[in-house]
Amino acid sequence: MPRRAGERRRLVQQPSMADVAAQAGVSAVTVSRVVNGHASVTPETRERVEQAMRALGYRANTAAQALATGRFGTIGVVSFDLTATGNLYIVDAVIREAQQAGYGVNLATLDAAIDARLQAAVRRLTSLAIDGLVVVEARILDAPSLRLPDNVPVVVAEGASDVGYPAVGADHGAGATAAVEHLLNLGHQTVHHVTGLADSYPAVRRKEAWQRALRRRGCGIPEPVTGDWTAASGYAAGLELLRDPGVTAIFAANDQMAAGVLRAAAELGRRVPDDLSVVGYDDAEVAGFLNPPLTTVRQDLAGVGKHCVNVLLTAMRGEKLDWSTRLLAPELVIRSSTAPPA
Amino acid sequence: MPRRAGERRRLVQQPSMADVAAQAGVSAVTVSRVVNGHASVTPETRERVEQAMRALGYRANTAAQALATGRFGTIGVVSFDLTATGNLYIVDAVIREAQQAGYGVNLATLDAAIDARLQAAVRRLTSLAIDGLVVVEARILDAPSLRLPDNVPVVVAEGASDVGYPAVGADHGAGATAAVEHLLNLGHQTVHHVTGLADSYPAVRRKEAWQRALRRRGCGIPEPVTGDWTAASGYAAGLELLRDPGVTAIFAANDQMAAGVLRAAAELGRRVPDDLSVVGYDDAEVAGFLNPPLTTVRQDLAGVGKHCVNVLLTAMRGEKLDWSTRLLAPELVIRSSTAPPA
DNA sequence: GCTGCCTATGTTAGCGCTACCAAGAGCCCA
DNA sequence: TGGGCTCTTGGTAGCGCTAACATAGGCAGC
Repeated sequence: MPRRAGERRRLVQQPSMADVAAQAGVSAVTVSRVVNGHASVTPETRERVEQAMRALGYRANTAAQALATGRFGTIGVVSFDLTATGNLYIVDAVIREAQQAGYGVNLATLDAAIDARLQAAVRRLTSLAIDGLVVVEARILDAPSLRLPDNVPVVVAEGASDVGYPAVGADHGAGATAAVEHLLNLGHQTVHHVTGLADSYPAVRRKEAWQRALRRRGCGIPEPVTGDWTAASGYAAGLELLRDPGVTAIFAANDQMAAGVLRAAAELGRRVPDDLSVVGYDDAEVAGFLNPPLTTVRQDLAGVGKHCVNVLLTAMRGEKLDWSTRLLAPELVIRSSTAPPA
Repeated sequence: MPRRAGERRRLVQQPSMADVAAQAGVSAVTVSRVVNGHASVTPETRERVEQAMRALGYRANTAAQALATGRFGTIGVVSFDLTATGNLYIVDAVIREAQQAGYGVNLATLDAAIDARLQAAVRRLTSLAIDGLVVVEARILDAPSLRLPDNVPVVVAEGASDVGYPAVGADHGAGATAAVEHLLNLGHQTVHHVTGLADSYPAVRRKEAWQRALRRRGCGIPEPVTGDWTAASGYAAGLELLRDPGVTAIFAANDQMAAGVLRAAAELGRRVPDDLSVVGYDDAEVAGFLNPPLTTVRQDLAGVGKHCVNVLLTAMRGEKLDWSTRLLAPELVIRSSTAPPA
C-alpha cells in the first residue's frame, strides 16, 4: 500500500503527547505543562491529563525534550578503570548526587589506550547529549584524541585547576604527610613508599608529599617502589623492600597495595607491627579487617564526588564559579599495623 | 529588538548541519550522509564536507538524531550499590562491552529505598532515551514503583528467566557446592555459612546450594548467619560463630565477609587454616593477599556483563532470543585458608 | 539519437516536544 | 456598563536531524 509522500511510520510505538492530549480533550501544550509541573493549570485539567497519561502509559520522549529545550537532564562522567577504589568511590558519589539533583548519568570508562571504537563511544558522550561533564582523574585529560566538548561546563575530580578546568580533589598532600609524620613520630628512622600508577594524579601528589615530609624532618629519602594500585603489585613491592632488614616502615599509596605488603611481611616472617609498620591509603571497607587492622588515611571521596557535581551544577546554572581548587581534608585512622620500631 | 513571531534564539551555540552544509556548499542531507558514512557521496564532496566539519568544529546533535531515527545509541543500566564487588564487576564489564559495540551507557544506581527524587532519575533513564536495559540483580525488579520500559528489550544480570526477562548469571549453585564439598572432602564434619544480603539473588542461590550440599552428604545444617556483604558484617558473624569451639569450617558468601571472618579468628586466637578453614566467594583482587591467602570461588563476572550486553544487542536487532537462563561456570581457587581439621 | 537505468545530490516533511505569542474567560473596580 | 487585569488554554513554529521521494546528469545499449 503506497503511503502519501512524507508520511512515515511512527518510530516509537509509545503514546505521544498528542495521544494524551486527545484522550484528555486538551491541547498538547497543556499536557506539556502538566508534565513539567508548570503553574496555571486548573486542578481538574491536571487531573484529567494525569489520568490520560496513566491510562495510556505515557512516558516523555527525552530526545524530543532535549531537542526542544537544549537541556538533556544528563551529566557525563569519564573515568579510568572503575575497579580502582578511588575512581569507584568518586563515580559512585557522582551518580548519587546527580540523581539527587534529578540528573541522569552517562558513564564512559577508558583504558589507557583509546582505540577507535572506544573513541566513538567517548565522542558520543561528549557530543551534545550532556549538560555537563565530570572528568575523574586529571590524567584522563592527557588521553590522546580525547576532545572534550567546548559548549558545556567541565569539572575535574582529582586534579588541580591548572588543567584548565575547575578541580576538586582530596588533599593527598595532607594525607601523605600525616601518614609519614605518624610513622616518624613513632620513632622510625625513615619511611619507605610504594607508589600508585606512575602517572596518576593522586599517586604523584602522595609521592611528592611523602618526599617533602621526609626532607622536612631531615630523614633520608629511600628510592620509592612503583606499584599499580593492585594488591599484587603491593606484594611484589613488599618482597622487594623487605629484602633489606633495615626497613621498619612502609607507606603504601592505597590499601590494596598495603594488603599486599602485609602479605609479603607475613610470608617473610616479619611481624606487623612489631618488626614492621605499614600504612595504607583510602580506608577501604576491608582495611579495618585485615590482619592486623590497617592504619590508613581516610579520604572523603564521596565528598569529592558530591562536591564535583555541585560545582558542575553551579556552572550549568551559569553562575560564576569559585575557580580555585577545592581540597577535602583527609583523616588519619590509626589501627594496629603501626607501632614504634623494635 | 522585537523578534519575528516564531523566531527563537539558537539554544545551542554549536554549529549545526545547516552551517556545515552552507560552508561546504552542499545540502544538509549530504552532510548527514557523510556523517553516517552512507555510500553514494563522491570522494571530493566527502572531503569538502569533512573539511567544513573540522573548520567549524561540528558535532552531531545526539538528541536530534535520536528523535529522527528512534535510536539512541545508549543502553541503560540499573544497579544497586556499586561498592559491592559483584555489582561493580558486572557493571564495569557491561560498560566496556557496550562501548565496544559503539553504545554509550546510562547508569542509575538505587538504594534499597527509592525516594521520590531518585524515582525521577530512574524514570528518566527508563523513558525513551535508551535502546535497551540491563538490570543488575533480579532483586531490583522488586523495587517498588520501578516501572520498567515496555518498548525496549531488558536483560537481567544475576537472575533467572522466571523474572520475565532473559537472564544471565554466574552459577552460584555450582560455586557454593564446590566450596562446601572442598571443605567436606578435607574432613570437616559440617560447614557454617555467612550469607550475603538476605534478599539478594546471588546470596539466596549460594545459601540454598550450601544447604543442599550439606544435606546431600548427610551433614547437619547449622543455622546460617546473615551478613550484608561487608567485611564488618563478616567480622561480627565470625565472632558469633567462633564462640562455639566446634566450628572448624566457614563458608562466607563473599571475600569481604571472609576477610572479616579471618580477622575475627585472628582476634580469638584461632589459627587459619589449622584450627579453622575459611572459604570466600568472588576472588576479589585482594583475596590472594589476605593473611592467609583466601580459598575462594572465582566467578566470571566480566563474562556475565559481556554476555548480558550481547544478549541485549541481539534483542535490539530484533533477532529471536534464546530465552533460557545462561549460567557461567565458576572455578574454585584453593589457597591457604583451608586445610583438614586438626 | 533515443530509451532506460544508475549515481550523486537535493527537496520535503516530520520525529515529539516546548517557547512564544495570542486569545478567551472571568473578575474587579470605577 | 466597560476598561483593564489576571488566569487558563490554545495555535504555531521550529529545535537539528534523517527517511522517503524527486531530480538532474551521465552513460550503456540498441
